[in-house]
Amino acid sequence: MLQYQFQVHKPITTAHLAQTMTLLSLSAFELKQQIDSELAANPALEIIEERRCPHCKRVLPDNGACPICSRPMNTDNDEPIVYVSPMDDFIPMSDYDDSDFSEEPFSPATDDLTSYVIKQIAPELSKDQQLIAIHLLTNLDDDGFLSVKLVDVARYFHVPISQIEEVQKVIQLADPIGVGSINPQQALLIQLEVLSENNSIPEYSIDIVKDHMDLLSKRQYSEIAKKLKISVQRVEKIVEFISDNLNPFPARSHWGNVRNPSAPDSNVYHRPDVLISFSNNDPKMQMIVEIVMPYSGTLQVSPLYKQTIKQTDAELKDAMKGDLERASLFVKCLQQRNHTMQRLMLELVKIQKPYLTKGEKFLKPITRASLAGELEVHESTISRAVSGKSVQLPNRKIVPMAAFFDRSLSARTILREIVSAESKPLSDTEIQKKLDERGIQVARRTVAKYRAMEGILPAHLRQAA
DNA sequence: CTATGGCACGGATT
DNA sequence: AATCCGTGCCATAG
Repeated sequence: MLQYQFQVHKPITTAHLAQTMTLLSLSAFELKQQIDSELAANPALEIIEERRCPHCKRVLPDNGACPICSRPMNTDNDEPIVYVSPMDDFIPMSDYDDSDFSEEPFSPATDDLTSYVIKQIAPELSKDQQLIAIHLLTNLDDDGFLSVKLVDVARYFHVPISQIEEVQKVIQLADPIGVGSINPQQALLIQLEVLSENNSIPEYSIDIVKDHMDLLSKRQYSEIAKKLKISVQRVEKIVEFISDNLNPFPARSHWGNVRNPSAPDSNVYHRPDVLISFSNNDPKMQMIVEIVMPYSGTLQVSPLYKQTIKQTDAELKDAMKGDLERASLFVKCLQQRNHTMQRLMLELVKIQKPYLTKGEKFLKPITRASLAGELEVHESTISRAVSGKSVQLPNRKIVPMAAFFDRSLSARTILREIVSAESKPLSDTEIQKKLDERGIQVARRTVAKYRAMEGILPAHLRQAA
């Protein structure tokens, strides 16, 4: 990984500049495709595998120490660690069951998710079923899983558990697919089922999820292969399919405009491009930022190829030299991309730390342009780096990176708070005044717009609940 | 007269 | 150059 952290020089050629820009605008998933095709087209490029940290599975740098596990533990240093983290594998299941951040002061998006799902399924359900659906959907956790037991719900409604399951099934089939499952495994199975209706899914993928989930999350592919009596390569292929197409945490990919389902995201599963967490999950501790790289190895120009070129005839030499040039350019550009991403994220998390620790109210309204000024890069650079990327927050929610630049999120959050605390319906002008008292200056007209965005009715149609 | 929503302009983003 | 978002201005509903 050392080469990702090289001091990167200013781009010299326009080709370098252009390709760096292209790479910068790619998400981790798109980057993987790009690297794949480059790798296939150019024999001078190769990936060398790296040793992995036995604790966290991260790739170890040349000097041997894992940058996360063996980082200096001094807490007085609150400079966040930014690390390029290769994640070609399944998102670790262990992510799920350690301490839960759902009690953190983040306002859960479940309200939005609840109504979003209900709108989709309400027509299919009877009145009684709707009640059950609402009950289930109001008991979702941040990952989109049920936080109540089906048996308890059945008892609560005095109906057989099969009826509850029937409703649950309808919910699971709604977008985001798999929502309302009881665990990642169930969510994956549902997604496989849905996927198999229109596409072919690899043989054994269902078996793996159904019977060997524990092995899957521990990445013990050879064990799985043994049990199913198929080759390890085959298992790896299937795992790749699963991690490319499925989402073990339905709600985490649920972002975007809830009130505008007309533009649903084509992809079921959004993998984050950046992971933000705190060491020991403690917000007071050091922040860890991981830039996700799609490969676990280091991309480099093949030394072997360099050797071979010397012993080759003059005619072929030119072509090979071309490859070599191209390869080294690509590697440089990739380094540059990662370097830029690191600088960007470091600055971003430093500025938005209150948001990451204390919730949406504390999101600072910054512009891409201002950040570009800080980093002394062109604003279009920031623009490219941000667009189309997603970030997993410490509370495990996945949001578009653009959310860090949302000018109105904190205002809208506070607005919601004001409205829910009102004793009598407040007019927009009054709300504007209240916002002003809390340090947010917006026009009255804007209050109206925020209100609409949050789905809050105008004052005269609002009854003090 | 007050509270809101529609439309258009200007700056920021893409 | 095209698009999105916050605002100001104005018309309309109560």
